[in-house]
Amino acid sequence: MKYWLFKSEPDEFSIDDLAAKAKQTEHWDGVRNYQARNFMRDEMRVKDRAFFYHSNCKEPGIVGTMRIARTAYPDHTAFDPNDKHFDPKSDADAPRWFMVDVKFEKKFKRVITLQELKTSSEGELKGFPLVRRGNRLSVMPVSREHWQFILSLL
DNA sequence: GCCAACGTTGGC
DNA sequence: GCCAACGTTGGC
Repeated sequence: MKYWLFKSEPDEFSIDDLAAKAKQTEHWDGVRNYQARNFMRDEMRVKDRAFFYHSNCKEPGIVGTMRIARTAYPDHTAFDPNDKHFDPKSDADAPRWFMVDVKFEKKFKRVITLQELKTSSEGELKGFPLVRRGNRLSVMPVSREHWQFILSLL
């Protein structure tokens, strides 16, 4: 089993939004970065675990956990000219972008802030992309050791 | 294939 | 709202 982290701007889609969905499950659309896509398309498996990270907000940080509920399939929002994430180079015959389904698991009682995580960037979390300066990956792998260390902060 | 220009991300 | 860092685009 693998571990992941997904970023989302809470103004767009928060962990509470996910928890409020039918079956507490939603597709993770809008990823338009090749590295992130490859993780989703090639490596994610049902039941893999993932952190939900709130970005671009007052208190950026990890707010809870999810499970992968469905392996990758084409991101239909790329086909829709009216969608914010429309990509004319992607169509149903040759989809360029993919998404997985995620299922809400747990919301933490407190946010594990980016600031807090950064204090371990040269220690327990060395090599974790999230705490690397200038990191822009919206979907990234988390090692088993990093996953467990982060949970131990709660 | 290089690299400057541009657009986007995301912390602050 | 600013701006540094990064990915993508396109001219050459």
